[in-house]
Amino acid sequence: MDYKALAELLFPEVTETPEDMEARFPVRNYPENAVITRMAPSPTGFVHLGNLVQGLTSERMAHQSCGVLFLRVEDTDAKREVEGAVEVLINTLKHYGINFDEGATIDGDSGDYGPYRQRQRAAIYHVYAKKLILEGMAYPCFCTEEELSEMREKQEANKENFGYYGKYAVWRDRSIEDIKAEMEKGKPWVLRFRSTGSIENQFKYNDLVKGELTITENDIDQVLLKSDGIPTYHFAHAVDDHLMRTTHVVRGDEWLPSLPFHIQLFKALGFKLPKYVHIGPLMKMDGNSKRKLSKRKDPELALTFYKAEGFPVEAVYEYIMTLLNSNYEDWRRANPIAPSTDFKFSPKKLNPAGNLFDYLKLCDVSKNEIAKMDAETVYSRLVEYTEEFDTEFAQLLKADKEYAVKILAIGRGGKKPRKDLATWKEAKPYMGFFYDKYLEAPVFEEKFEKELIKDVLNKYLAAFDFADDQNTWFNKVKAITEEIGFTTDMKAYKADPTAFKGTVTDVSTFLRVAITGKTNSPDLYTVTQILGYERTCERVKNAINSL
RNA sequence: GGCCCGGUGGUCAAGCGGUCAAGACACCGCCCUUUCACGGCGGUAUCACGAGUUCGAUUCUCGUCCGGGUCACCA
Repeated sequence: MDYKALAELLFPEVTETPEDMEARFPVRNYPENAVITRMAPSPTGFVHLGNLVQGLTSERMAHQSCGVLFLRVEDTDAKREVEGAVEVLINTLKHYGINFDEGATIDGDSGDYGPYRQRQRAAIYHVYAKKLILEGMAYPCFCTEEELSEMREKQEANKENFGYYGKYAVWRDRSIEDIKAEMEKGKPWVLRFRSTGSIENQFKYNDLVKGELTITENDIDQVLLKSDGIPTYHFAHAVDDHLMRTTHVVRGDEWLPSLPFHIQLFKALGFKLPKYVHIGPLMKMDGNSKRKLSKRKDPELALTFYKAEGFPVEAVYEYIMTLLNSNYEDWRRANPIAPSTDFKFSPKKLNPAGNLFDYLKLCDVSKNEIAKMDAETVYSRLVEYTEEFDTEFAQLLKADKEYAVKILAIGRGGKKPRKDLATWKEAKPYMGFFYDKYLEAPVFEEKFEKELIKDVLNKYLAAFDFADDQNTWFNKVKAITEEIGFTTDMKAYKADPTAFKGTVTDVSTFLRVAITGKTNSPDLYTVTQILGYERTCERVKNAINSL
């Protein structure tokens, strides 16, 4: 076979050589241990937790080694591309604190190793395609989809391995005349790799997460270029990550089965193999068994879910870090206010089997994150959230900022801050009663006489003095308690509950229900101070009238 | 079906030849407490199974079972 003639037949327009590419994209001038890595998502419009896990891992590895993180858009599949997806992607990643040093941006590319959108790199891939043909390592294949699926059926029936290999690789050694003839008929073709591997051969490879892997050589003639001249993932990965001088590839472990091919390809192209970091899948409990988080079944896979629920980005970040490096949690406890970038991240700590996503744990992490914020911060974050998801509440919050901040300041700061909120969505049920619009009608326990409750509320109204401090206020509550024959001695009550009609807890609950419409709330005295004299009295009066 | 990866409490997990097998979330109990939230103390619960190597295996080897991934002109 005259490979030179074949190369010219297939790629007459390609005049550049791999050497030209090497010159155009020189080796980066970085120290040995600097990690040059990338995020390489496809613009499907759906950004999920897996993207974030991968992104965070890449980001930490790059930046903690003073290396480079760049964004490359893998848009080789035109069919799956969604309008505006690149913008969504970039904005979402930025929102979660993943900052790129170079690569695709909202308005074009930035950096010396672009273009960073694969479809714009077609000419570059063709240079290497031509090289492989010239060296007899690639050839055109004119098989149709039907022929390929027939092949597959036959293999299934014969219980053979699937794929285009050996005797099934029908275009592997066809004459240049046959190829010319098909081309003249205008038949579409793909470029295939001529594999010299054998499944009889195995070798060892070291993955940064999985450790030592046993690799079986690839014997399949994989597609390098699709019939539209755009590369498959595999070919683009090899060419791009070589030319962009990537040192580490972080990706999901669903790629592990194609690793043998990638190793083979890099070798064929004369490229140095990057180090691989294969991350296990995110799982969830489904009944009694684990399964991979699925785009179709699990809304919590989408990053938009966390935004809509109102999880602060810090919380999602912290939670993912604890999933990736479980010692992050201990570190965080020891360094509560240190920037997360101070943590020494290690890919070796990733669980090779993948993690189970634990929603409750996320909530716990999130409560701690929100508890760390000051009232002003909580206020502005809450406004930001409600402006998007609950405009009515947002209006109320904005109408009187001082009031809202006062509410949000309850129990905040100090050694033992309250942890009421895991998400911004929970803010309304928590503090809604401070707004007349969301105040619920009081419902009192049925075991107490209405007249008794009325009596308590009237007594409170008579005794209530806005100028009282907390102690005085509570002493008045206690006085009322004793007046109606209830006890303030909780120890005695505990020892023998039957000896008493009721306790100061019950009296407090009457007041609480009257004032907040709920049986639980932050400290009642504080609530009345924030509500003010008029509104407190009004609420108590209304409660009396409702009885 | 072939190939690959994995398996420590309900979950996240440390440990990787000798440990009373850390810690966190969840759960339960007690304390604190006007409710709630917080905080403090305590508790239930784990090395998938079977062989082998070894004085000794959660740690090493093999097999079984189970879970996951993958076999596209998708990434």
